[in-house]
Amino acid sequence: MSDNPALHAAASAGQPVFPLYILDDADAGEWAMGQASHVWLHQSLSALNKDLGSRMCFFKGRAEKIIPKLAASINACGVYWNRCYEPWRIARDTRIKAHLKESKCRVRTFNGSLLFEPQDVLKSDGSPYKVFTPFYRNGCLTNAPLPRVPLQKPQLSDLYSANEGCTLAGLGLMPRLRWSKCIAEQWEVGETAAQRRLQGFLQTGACHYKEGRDRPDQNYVSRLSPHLHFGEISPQQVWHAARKIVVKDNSIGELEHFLRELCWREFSYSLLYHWPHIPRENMQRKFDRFPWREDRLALQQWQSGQTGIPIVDAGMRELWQTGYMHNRVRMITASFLVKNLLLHWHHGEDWFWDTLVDADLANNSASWQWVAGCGADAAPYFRIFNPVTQGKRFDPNGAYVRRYVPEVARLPDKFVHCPWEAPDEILKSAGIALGTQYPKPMVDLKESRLRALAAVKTLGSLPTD
DNA sequence: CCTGGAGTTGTCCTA
DNA sequence: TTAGGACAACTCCAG
Repeated sequence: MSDNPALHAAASAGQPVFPLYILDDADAGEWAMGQASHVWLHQSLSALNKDLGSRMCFFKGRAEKIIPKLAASINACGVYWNRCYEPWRIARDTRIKAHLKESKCRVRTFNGSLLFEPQDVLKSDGSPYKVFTPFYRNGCLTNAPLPRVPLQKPQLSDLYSANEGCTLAGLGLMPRLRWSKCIAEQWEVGETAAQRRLQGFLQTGACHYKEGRDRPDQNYVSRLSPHLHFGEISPQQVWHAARKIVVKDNSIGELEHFLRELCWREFSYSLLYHWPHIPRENMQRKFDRFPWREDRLALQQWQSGQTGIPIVDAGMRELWQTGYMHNRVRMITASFLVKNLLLHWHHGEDWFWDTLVDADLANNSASWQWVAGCGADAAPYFRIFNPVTQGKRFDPNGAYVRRYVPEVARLPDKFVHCPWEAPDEILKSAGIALGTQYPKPMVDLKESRLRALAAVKTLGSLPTD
């Protein structure tokens, strides 16, 4: 409710406000919201509705049908919303706008979810950035206007009452799966919870962020991504709260890295806006001939956390159990799928889309392209993560792996990331039977690394776009 | 137009 | 044990 520019403007218009949520995935195609998103959205709407005195109205269906009809039937003098950036939503909202304007209804849209809107961060020749660092340094920090100061929670004394639409339950967002209940229990959802998390992060995690953000075994990341995605907190609120700490404690070093991460989100949105096909098409077209393998079983092993590589399995199980995965581990698991298993990044993208509570088209697409190496400013191809090295470096005591892969929990630190290297008697005393109760590694890491290097070599280096 | 420097996130081998 | 270089060659971007 706070820093929500559309709501703020509606409340300032001097008329009763009719708060509306429409679940509309009609044009989303394969990017209709995933299961984990549904779970979060349900909780989030529930919290918001509570804050609004249970006066929200819910609809399911095509917004471009519902909004004009509703606006006419209640004789609305204005319609307000915060802009979305998914290609089909841009198209839909443009149609709604045109339709409403025809009927003389006032329409105003706002930036409610980005620090910098994609059309505002461009190179001096007017074209969009493809590389993060200049986007960040020159585009965001130097040339773009400063992120606006967050708006206060509006006075909503006069809410319009109408018996329209359906109940929240009527949206059908909570399937009666045990899984969705489990996910819901992991999180506190809603604006208040988001603010609490931000404050908690700024007080504890932020001062160790530079190094701490890479440690899945510790609690140094903000975990704000789902709150940001669903608009429970705005990046402006996060940005200004962090800047305040920077000024107060003179600690630009650690927080600088956090602000950078916020701008990575902006960069993803910019890429999606200017290259709307990135959810499916390689930005570097030469990757269209990449020799991906087809292997359903291998994909299932990856999805279910049964690869035999503890850090990969821990990540995939964390995802399944909590709807979230630590960022460092996202990179490791993604790299493993794409490089070691040579499975198409679309498979990983689809799985993350369905299981992450922070599933976000811009971030998901841009990040998978980056990992796969087909993105705009992709890493050099020879950067292939070794999951064992990564595990030892970023989960040095194996606490993370032990939490999610109890099969290896009793191994000494030295072997917890590579149980297949442990001598038989150590395996035995740790109660592990490799190949039965915990799998042997599904690929040889060294071999599969060489195979990935060879695969990229086949692309040659000539045509890039 | 040309030019030079730089580019999220690494790994492996060698001295 | 640790530090440094190789791993290629490309595109992007600012001046």
